[in-house]
Amino acid sequence: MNYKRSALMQERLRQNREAILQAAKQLISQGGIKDAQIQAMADLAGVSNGLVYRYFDNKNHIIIEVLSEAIMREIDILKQIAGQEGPAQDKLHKAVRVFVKRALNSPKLAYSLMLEPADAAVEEARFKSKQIVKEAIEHILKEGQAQAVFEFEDVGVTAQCIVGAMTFAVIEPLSLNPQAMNKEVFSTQVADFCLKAVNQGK
Amino acid sequence: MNYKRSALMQERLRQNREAILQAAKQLISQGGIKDAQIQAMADLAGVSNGLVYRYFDNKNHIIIEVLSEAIMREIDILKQIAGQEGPAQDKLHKAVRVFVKRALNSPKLAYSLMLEPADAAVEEARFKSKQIVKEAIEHILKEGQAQAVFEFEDVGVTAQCIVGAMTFAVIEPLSLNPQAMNKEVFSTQVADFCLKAVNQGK
Amino acid sequence: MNYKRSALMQERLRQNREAILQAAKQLISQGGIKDAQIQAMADLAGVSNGLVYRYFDNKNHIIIEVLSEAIMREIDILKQIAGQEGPAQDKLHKAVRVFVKRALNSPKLAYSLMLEPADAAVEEARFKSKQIVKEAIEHILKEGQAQAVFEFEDVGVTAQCIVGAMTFAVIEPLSLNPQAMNKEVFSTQVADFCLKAVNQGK
Amino acid sequence: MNYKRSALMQERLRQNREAILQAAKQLISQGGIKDAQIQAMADLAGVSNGLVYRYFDNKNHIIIEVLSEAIMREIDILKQIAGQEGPAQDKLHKAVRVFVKRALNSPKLAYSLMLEPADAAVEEARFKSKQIVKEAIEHILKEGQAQAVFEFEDVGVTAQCIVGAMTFAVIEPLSLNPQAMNKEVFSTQVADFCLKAVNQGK
DNA sequence: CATGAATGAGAATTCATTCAT
DNA sequence: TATGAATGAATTCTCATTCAT
Repeated sequence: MNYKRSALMQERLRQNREAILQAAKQLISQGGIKDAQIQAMADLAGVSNGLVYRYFDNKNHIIIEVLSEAIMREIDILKQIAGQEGPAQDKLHKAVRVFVKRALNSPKLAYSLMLEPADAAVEEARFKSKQIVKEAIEHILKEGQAQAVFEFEDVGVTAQCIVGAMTFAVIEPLSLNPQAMNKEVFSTQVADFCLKAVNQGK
Repeated sequence: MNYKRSALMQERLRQNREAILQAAKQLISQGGIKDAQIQAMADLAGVSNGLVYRYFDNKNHIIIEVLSEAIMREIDILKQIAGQEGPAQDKLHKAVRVFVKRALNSPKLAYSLMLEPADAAVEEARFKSKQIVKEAIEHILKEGQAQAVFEFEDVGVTAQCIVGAMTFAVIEPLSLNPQAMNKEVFSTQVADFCLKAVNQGK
Repeated sequence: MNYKRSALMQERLRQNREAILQAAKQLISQGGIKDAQIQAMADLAGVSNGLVYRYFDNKNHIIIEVLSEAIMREIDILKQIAGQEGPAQDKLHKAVRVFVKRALNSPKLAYSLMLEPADAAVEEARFKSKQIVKEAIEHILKEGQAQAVFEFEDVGVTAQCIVGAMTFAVIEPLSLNPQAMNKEVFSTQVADFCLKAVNQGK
Repeated sequence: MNYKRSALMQERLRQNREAILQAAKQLISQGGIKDAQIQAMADLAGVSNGLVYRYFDNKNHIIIEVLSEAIMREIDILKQIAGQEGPAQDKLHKAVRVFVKRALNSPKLAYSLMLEPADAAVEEARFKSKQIVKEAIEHILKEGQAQAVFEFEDVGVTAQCIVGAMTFAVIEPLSLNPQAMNKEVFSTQVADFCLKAVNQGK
C-alpha cells in the first residue's frame, strides 16, 4: 500500500519537475533567460515558487537543464544526420539546413541556447553543449575530407565558422520581422554558403 | 587667469568623462553589459556615483556610448578596407582577418557589441551599428560580384553568414584560454573560410 | 485541515495588509504624505520593505487607498446627513459641524486628504473625492434653495466657499496647540458661519 | 577707491540676491515649492549653484523669504484696504475680492503661500504670515462689529473661515481650467459669500 | 566673491531564496 | 511534500550641500 502511494508520489514528483522545466523553456523561448524568473516559472507550471526549490537547487540549475535538454535534441538530430548513409556534402547541407530551419521556429530559445549571457555556471554547462554541436559538424567535415570532397585548413576553425554562420543567421533576424522570411529558402541558402566554403574545388 | 582655470577644469572634466567611459568599457570587457553598474563604474573611475550623472543622463547612454565608440572604430576600419584599391577577394579576406584579429583582443567586448541583450534603447543603437558592419561586407560582396570573382545567391544572406562566422569565431573562444591561440593563424583561417564560400569556382 | 491553515493565513494576510495601511495612515497623520515612505511603513508595520510590494503595486496605491478610505468615511457621513429628514439649515449646520469636529481629531490627515500635493495618480484619485464632498454640500444647498430657506448666487462657488471654510478651519490650527481648543464650540462656530452665509434674510 | 569698489560690489551682491529670490519665486509660481530646486534657481538667476549658498544658509531660507515677501505684499494691500475710510462692509468685501482676484493670477504661488507642505522651518515662518492675514481680516471684522454692521460669534474663528473661503476658492480651481473662469465675477461672489456670513441681519 | 564639480545619503522597486505552517 | 509569505540585498537615479580652484 505504501509502495503504491510512493509510486504515485514519484509520478507526481516527476510531473512537477517536468512542468517546471516546460515552463522555464516556454519563458526562455518567449523572452530569453532574463524573463525566466522563479515566480513566473512556478505560476506557469501551476506550482508554488517554494516548490521549485524542492526540485532544483537554484535558478541556474533550471536554466542549465532547459538549455541542455533543448540543445541535446538538436545534437541528436545533427548526429543522426551525420550518421546517415550518403555523401558528406549532402549531410553537411542537410545538417545546416535542418538546424537553421528548426531554430527559426523559436529563435529566442536558439539565442539563449547559443549566446545569451548568463552567469558562470550556466556558461560552463552551455559550453559543453556547444562543443558537441561543433563536434558533430567536425565529424561530417572529416568524413568529407577523407572522401576528398571537402577541402579546408583546420577542421576546428572551419566547424566553428559553420556553427557561427548557422547560429548567427538565426539570431540576427530576431531584430527583424521573422514572418517576412521564407524559412525554407533562407535555411537552404545558409546551407549552400557553408557547403561552398568547404567544397573541394574540382 | 580665469581662462587658465577653465582650461584646467575642462581637462579635468574630459578626464572624468573619459575615466567613466573607460571604466564602463573595462567592466563590459570583463563581465559584459550586465556588470557595468553605475557604482562599479564610479568606483573604478575614482569618482562618486552621483558624479556619473553629471556626465551622462543615464546608464544606457554610457553603455551606448561605449559600444558605439567601439563598433565605430571597427566600422571605420572595415570601410577603409572596403574602399581600398585592389581585387575584391583581397578586400574581403583582409576585412574578415582584421576584424577577427582585433576582436580577439577583447572578445567579451566584441560579444557585448554584437550579441549581449540589453534594453530597448541600447538594442536600437546597436542594431544600426550591426547593419553598418553587414553593409560594409555587402559592399565588398557586390563589388566582387560585379567583377565576376564572387558567386553567391543572396547578398544579404551571404553577408550575414560571413558576419556570423567572423563574430562567432571571436565569441566562442571566450570560454577557452585565449592565450592558447595563435591569433594571426586563426584569423587568417576564418578569412580563408569566408572567401572560399563566395569565390567564383573557375 | 487545509482550510484551517488557509483561514489562519488569510487572517494573517489581512492583518499585514491592514498593518501596512495603518502604518501609512499613521505616518501621513504625523508628517504628511511626504513622510509615508516604504521603509518607514514597513518598519512601522513590522514587516520587510519587500513584503509591502506583495500587498500593493506601488507606493501610490497605498497612499491612494489610505486617503480614499479616510475621505470615503467622511463622504458617507456627509451623505447620510444630507439624506436625513428635516430642514436644510439643520443639515448644512450638522454637515459642517460634524466634518470639522471629526477632522480636528487628525488634522494632518485631513490636510493630506484635501490639500497636500502628490503626484498625478494620487491627485486624480483625490480630485474625485473632493468633488464628492463638494457635491454633498451642493446637494444640501440646492435643497435649501428649493425650500426658499437658502439664498446665494452660484451654488458651485458657494459650496466651494463652505468647503474652504470648513477645511481651512481644520488645517490652520495644525500649527497651534490642538488641545487648547474646544472642538465642540469651534466646530459649531464654523457651522454657524457657513449657515449664516447662505441663510435667507427674512 | 576701495569704498567705491565696495559700493559697486555691494550693489552686485544685492542684485544677485534679488535674482535668486526672483528665480525662486518664479519656480514656485510655476511648479510649487517642490520645483524650486537650488540648481534651477541658480540657472534662472544666472549664477552658479554654489553662489546661492553665499546669500542663503540653505534652501529653506530662500523659500521662506520668497513666501514671506509675497505674502507681505498681500498683507500690505489688505492693511491698506482695512485702513481706508468707509463702512466696514465695503472694506471686507473689497479685501476678499482683491485678495482672490490677485491670487487667481498666480494660484500656484498662492497655494504655496498658504498651504503647500514644507518642512518645519518653512512652516513656522509661514504661520506668522498667515496670522497677519487673519489679523487684517479680524481688524475689519471688529470695526464692523463696533459699527454694529457685523454680527458674529468669535472674531478669530470667523476670520479664519473667511480666510479659508478665500484661500480655498483660489486653490481649488487649480485642478480645473483656470481660463474658463471669469475672475471678476468669481472673486465678487466669494466676497459676497463672506460678507453675507457676517452681516448684521436687520 | 564666484564657480560648478563632487559628494553621498536616501528613496522606490525587484527578485532569488528561505522558512514557518 | 507543498505553499506562498517573508526577507533583504542590490540597483538606478536625485538633489541639497560642500569644497577645491
